Amino acid sequence: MDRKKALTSAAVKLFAANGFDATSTASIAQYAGVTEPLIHYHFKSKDGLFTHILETIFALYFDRFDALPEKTPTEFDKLVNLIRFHFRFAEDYPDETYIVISACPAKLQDAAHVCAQYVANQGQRMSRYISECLERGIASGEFRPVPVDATTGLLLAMVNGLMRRKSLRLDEIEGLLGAVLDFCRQALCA
Amino acid sequence: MDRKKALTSAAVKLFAANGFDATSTASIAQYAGVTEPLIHYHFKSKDGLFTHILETIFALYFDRFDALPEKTPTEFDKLVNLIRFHFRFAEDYPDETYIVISACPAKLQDAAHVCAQYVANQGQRMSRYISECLERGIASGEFRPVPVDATTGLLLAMVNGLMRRKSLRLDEIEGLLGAVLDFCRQALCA
Amino acid sequence: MDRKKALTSAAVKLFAANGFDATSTASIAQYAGVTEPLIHYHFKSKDGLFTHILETIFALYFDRFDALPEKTPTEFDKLVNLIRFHFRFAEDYPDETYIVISACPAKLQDAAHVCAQYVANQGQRMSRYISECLERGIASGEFRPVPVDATTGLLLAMVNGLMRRKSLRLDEIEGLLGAVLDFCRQALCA
Amino acid sequence: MDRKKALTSAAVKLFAANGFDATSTASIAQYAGVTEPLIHYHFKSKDGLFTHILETIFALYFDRFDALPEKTPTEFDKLVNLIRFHFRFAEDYPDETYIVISACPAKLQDAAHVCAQYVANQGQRMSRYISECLERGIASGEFRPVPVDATTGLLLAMVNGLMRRKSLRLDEIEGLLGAVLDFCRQALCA
DNA sequence: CATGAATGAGCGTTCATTCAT
DNA sequence: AATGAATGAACGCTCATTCAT
Repeated sequence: MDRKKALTSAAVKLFAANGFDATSTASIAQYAGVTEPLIHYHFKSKDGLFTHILETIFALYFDRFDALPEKTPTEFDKLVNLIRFHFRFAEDYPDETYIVISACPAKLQDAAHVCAQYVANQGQRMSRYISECLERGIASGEFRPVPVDATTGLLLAMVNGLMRRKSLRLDEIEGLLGAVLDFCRQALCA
Repeated sequence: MDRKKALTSAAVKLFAANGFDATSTASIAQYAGVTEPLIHYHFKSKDGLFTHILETIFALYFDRFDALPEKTPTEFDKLVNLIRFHFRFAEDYPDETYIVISACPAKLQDAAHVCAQYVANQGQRMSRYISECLERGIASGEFRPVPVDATTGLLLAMVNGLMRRKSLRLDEIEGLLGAVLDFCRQALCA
Repeated sequence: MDRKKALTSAAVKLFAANGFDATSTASIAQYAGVTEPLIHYHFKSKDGLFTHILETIFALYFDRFDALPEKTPTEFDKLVNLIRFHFRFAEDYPDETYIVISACPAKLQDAAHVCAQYVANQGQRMSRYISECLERGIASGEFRPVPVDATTGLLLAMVNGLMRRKSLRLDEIEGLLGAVLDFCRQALCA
Repeated sequence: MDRKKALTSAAVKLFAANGFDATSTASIAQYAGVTEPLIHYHFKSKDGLFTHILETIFALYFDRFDALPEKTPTEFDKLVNLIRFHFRFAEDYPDETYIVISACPAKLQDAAHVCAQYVANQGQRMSRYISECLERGIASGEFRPVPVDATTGLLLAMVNGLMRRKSLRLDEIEGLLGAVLDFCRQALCA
């Protein structure tokens, strides 16, 4: 069991650093201090290992997503929670985040692949979360009457772009988060 | 000469679709309708071809960047120009844009590689452009007194995140651009 | 383990016949009745296989060299032992001998390569052995006062030249060895 | 015409340094400062260039061989002439000598190849020259009654071995030649 | 649970060579 | 006389994967 974990965490490191295709199973095994066939014993294939990693990441991600409070004083607070959650997630799992966002263009191309489905899924959930916030906020007069779809897209892109940044220093993160929330409040709140 | 162009445009298509590592020289040659060794005749190596493509893209990119008007009525107009420029660029060169942003994680890891240098360079120019805007805007009272560094980072991330989206429909783009500009105006202008 | 041996002996045959550069790894594998990647599994590279062969040969060679008796009735007997040793070695390992002497000019060019170092090493040991014989023989009056360095060089060249001859018939060898020893005795002994 | 000569002399240098197989036509062309197809224009193929070089070398070689004086005071003088001639040849054409002796094991394997034929030819001429010397010398009482075939073989090997040595300093050569002649005189003369 | 040995498929690259110009 | 463009064939090598142990 120890070995299995060693393999996944080695794979996470290397996939994040070099991408899926430029990471050989041999290098993963070596990094984990085990032999190559063990990958196939535990995960059936390189792709299986990748899928396993993605499943783990997204399980964590959706767990946290589900844990976001349903009721908040204002709609803007809901957005704050969402953004904060993504900042934290990228802080806690930088490699995993980078894998999800950048590591495997070829697998995202194939819509049938689990990888693509997870990513699509995540995009949809975020979109829904954001657009529902906006709609309610606009209806209640909390937000200015911004165009919902486009603003949703822009917020999604912003969060995505922010998560791609690797290796921020902790103090920068706090400043950045504050600036982002302030920026959005000014932009949105009536 | 025709063949050389066929090779680069085939490579652009395939690199954008599958990433550098998952694209074989054989597939590039086949797509271009020529034989594999021609790649090495014209570009020395697969890496040479990639570098050539990047050089071409960035030459185009920086040409347009340099063409942005220095003087504008307001600082916010400067920001509008920058954002518009990036939207247009991603519209005109979607594959090239995607390559720059996503196609080769392994090459970005190696700081010495031309690819990494170009990307770093581009990031620096944008950062400088944005932060100078903000500073002047704040000084003149045009902008609220936002924290310059963090806001620069957030705007950069936003533009980056927006450029990564592939295959937007044209009508969406217009709406998105409008929403983005409006969003930023509200957030920044005093 | 069997397969590894099959590979080395196939390589020895083919390197001796055609030289290093004109021998493809595919032909070695085919000759050994295995697949090509096995070469890389066992020896890392074609060069690694070559080096492995050289190491084996020279281990054998120096073992026999070290086994030459230190004390002999006369200094000429020491020379006899040396020449006889080389004849026997070339008889027992004709392919290996030919490889060492002729198979890889490019590798001998690069002084840093193990191959070049082994060859240089062997030359030095023989030179020392011969010149010490000559010095002692001359001092004791057993040999005529020949110039030591030049005579060492000529004996070395002679032995080398003799070892390069491939496919001598056995009866020729005996006659040749006798003639060589007689020739040298007449030339050297006072 | 100038270009043709540049090609041959470049080829001689590179063939001598790295052997036939490890020398690419591209490197020859580059070294000569011309383009690759010129090799095929002038020599039809890489093999043709090699053959052309060998023909040139052997033409020179046999010219000098033929110029050796038929009549000499003693038979030993004839041997002296032969050995001296080979020393001089190796001095004057070190690269060419090395090519003939060492550069192309694969081509010597194929008995039908011009290369193998030239080498065989040269061996036969030398053998005949030496053995006739020995026979006449023995008959006349100038030489001891050595076994002709074996002694011929040993002298041939010695000369061959001596010619293989690259980069001797000039003063060494003189000493070596003297030692060789003295050695042979003592060994042979009654 | 874990590995050493082995492989088929495919990789990027180099080769000598051809041919239109 | 000489070359730029192009290629078929072969190169050494790496890949993910399998299988007996």
